[in-house]
Amino acid sequence: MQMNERSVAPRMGRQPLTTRAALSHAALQLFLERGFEQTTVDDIASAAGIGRRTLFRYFPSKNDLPWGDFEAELARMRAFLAATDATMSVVDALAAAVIEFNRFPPEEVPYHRERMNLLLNVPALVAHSTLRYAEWRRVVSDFAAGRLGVAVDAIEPTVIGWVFLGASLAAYEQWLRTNDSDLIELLESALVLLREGFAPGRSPSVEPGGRT
Amino acid sequence: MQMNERSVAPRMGRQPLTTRAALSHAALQLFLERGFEQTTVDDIASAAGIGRRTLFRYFPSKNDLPWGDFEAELARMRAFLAATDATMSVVDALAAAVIEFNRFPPEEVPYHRERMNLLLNVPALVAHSTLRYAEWRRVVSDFAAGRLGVAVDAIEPTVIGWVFLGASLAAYEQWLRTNDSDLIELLESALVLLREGFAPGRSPSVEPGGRT
DNA sequence: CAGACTAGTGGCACTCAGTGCCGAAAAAGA
DNA sequence: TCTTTTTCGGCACTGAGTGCCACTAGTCTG
Repeated sequence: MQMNERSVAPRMGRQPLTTRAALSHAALQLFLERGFEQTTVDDIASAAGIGRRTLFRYFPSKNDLPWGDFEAELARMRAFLAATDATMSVVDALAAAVIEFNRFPPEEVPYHRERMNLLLNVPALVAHSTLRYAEWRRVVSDFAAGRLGVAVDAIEPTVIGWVFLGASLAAYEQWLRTNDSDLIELLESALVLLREGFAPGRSPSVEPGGRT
Repeated sequence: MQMNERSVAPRMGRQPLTTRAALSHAALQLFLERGFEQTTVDDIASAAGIGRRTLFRYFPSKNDLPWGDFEAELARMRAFLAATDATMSVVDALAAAVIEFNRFPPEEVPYHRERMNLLLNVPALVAHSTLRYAEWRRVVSDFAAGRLGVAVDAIEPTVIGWVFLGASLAAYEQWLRTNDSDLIELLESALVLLREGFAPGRSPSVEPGGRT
């Protein structure tokens, strides 16, 4: 077989000049320096040493650049969910997956933070993010539907998708607002609110006058 | 005082040629006929008999046209919430407000349905909607924070905002998928899932193998 | 090695959304 | 009539995104 020798250039045709990751990184750099709106696609392309036309072959829009390879992240999450114990409750499994999905090596945390700061604050990116979140919700509701034995478009999987997304984003917003908080802890407390906070009489935190 | 005589033209300067409502309606008409992407802003402007430049004074973007006067809707909801009995639980009050917010006179239902069909299916509109939803969530979390006596940016009001939005949109998605369903009923069942479905051991619907 | 084949590149021209500028139009008031 | 106020809309410009197409840099075959 000796494929190793060809691993550098295993296929025909011209080699790509760059990668999605490199472009995403270069773009993020510029967005942080000058701001998202102040950076044109031309700026990014020339910073990365490629043509503007080429950039649009790597990413369908300027808005997609900060997301990098989100599809791969989703695949990771899907795999994690598929591997959970089938006797685990759907909510437990999803809670574990959400935590896992958002765990990053410590050295990447500051980078991730700046990225999420852009995604959750720049209006154009906030808007565009919805499309990515829809794919994320799809992973969640596909899993829920499978485990519950109902159709994906039934109301339970749909609500579950929305509600887990909501809890995750609430935790992210909280994380970005504070300086030294731990994302995982915030996710856990948001998920606790989901599981216990909305049942009447279970938690005083959502009763009038209540406190945490 | 006799302001009545001037009610037709109570202020100085040239009279507006049209209204936000009329433009929103004209645009929606075209979007339904040819599709959102296939309709240019020029098309809408000339259909409404105004200049393109003028249209952008009524609406900040093409994406805003289908929303009409959403700010007024939000004000209605805020007023409803403010008028709720202070002894009512936050979740009860919000559930009632969500139902009220989405009640429409029967003759407007088909129109509302087509409008929501666009908003929830055209990618550009789906993305843009996020910004409107953020304002909606703000109304919810402002109310929750006030009643709970916590800061608006605490985690509980944030999660509550997200989760009620999620439940509402799940109901909408369900409504649009089926032909003869009742939006209010769907909202109610989504809210039931919120309140009872996520507490362990309370509902079999989110346990493995469970059904509805 | 020449030519065929394949895949990535990027220039050019175009469409369309959105904006700044500014003069014209339409109303009210003195 | 002249001034003030407000809306209108043309013009020109920026910037994202797309279709087209020739070019480049590789591999493969004879």
